[in-house]
Amino acid sequence: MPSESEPTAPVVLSAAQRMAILKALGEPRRLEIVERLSQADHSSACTDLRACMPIAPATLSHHLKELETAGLVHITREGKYAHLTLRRDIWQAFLADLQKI
Amino acid sequence: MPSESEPTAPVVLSAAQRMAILKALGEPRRLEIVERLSQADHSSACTDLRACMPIAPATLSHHLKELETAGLVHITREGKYAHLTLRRDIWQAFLADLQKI
DNA sequence: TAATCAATTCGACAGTTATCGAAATGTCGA
DNA sequence: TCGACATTTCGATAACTGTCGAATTGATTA
Repeated sequence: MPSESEPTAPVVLSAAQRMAILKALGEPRRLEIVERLSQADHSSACTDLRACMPIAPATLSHHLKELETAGLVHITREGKYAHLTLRRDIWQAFLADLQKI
Repeated sequence: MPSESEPTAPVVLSAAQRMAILKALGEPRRLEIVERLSQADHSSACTDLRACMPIAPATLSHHLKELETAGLVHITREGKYAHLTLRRDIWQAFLADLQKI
């Protein structure tokens, strides 16, 4: 039974998911979002991101959905805010996947 | 003076080139081209690629130009054929760049 | 309750891009 | 020289996508 207490579980990506991640990263603002989430040690909200980058709420929401669908970003809705975190296990699996090429 | 006798020269990618590579890889056929070139130990021709994947010559030429522009693929024209090789130094620099995120 | 705020959804638009047929270019062999 | 071949270029089209205003939803606060 998988548990979130294992920080680096052996995640395996499908070819489709790898492609979805590559597509997601191939857009400047989405890459910037991933970079910012990676550098943050706590979860961020949409407002935090919008304070750093000029982007309309609708556009940010669109990009976050893409990143969530690709599996790179985890979104927890709580009250008014969305808690955004980078799924580091997926990110590491993605990097490991690229190395094998 | 840089020389090709150094297999792992310290290549540094600009943010623009990193994005160009990500965009280039975010297309299934281009990723497959990169994978095939990576696995090949000698240079490949367009015909070799077309023997493995169903793609019109014009489409292949288009994708190769994208990969060349991104800096990932080196193309040498010689007679009838194009010699295609993966630029492994750029590829490694790209991977190293992603790790830093 | 009313106003404010965070975030999402909807709809539309503009720009980009993947695709390929047809034609062109250049090369090699018969 | 002539025909076959590898590759590129051109032009057109369909599909995709990034963008954002406006409206909506849901939650907090005054």
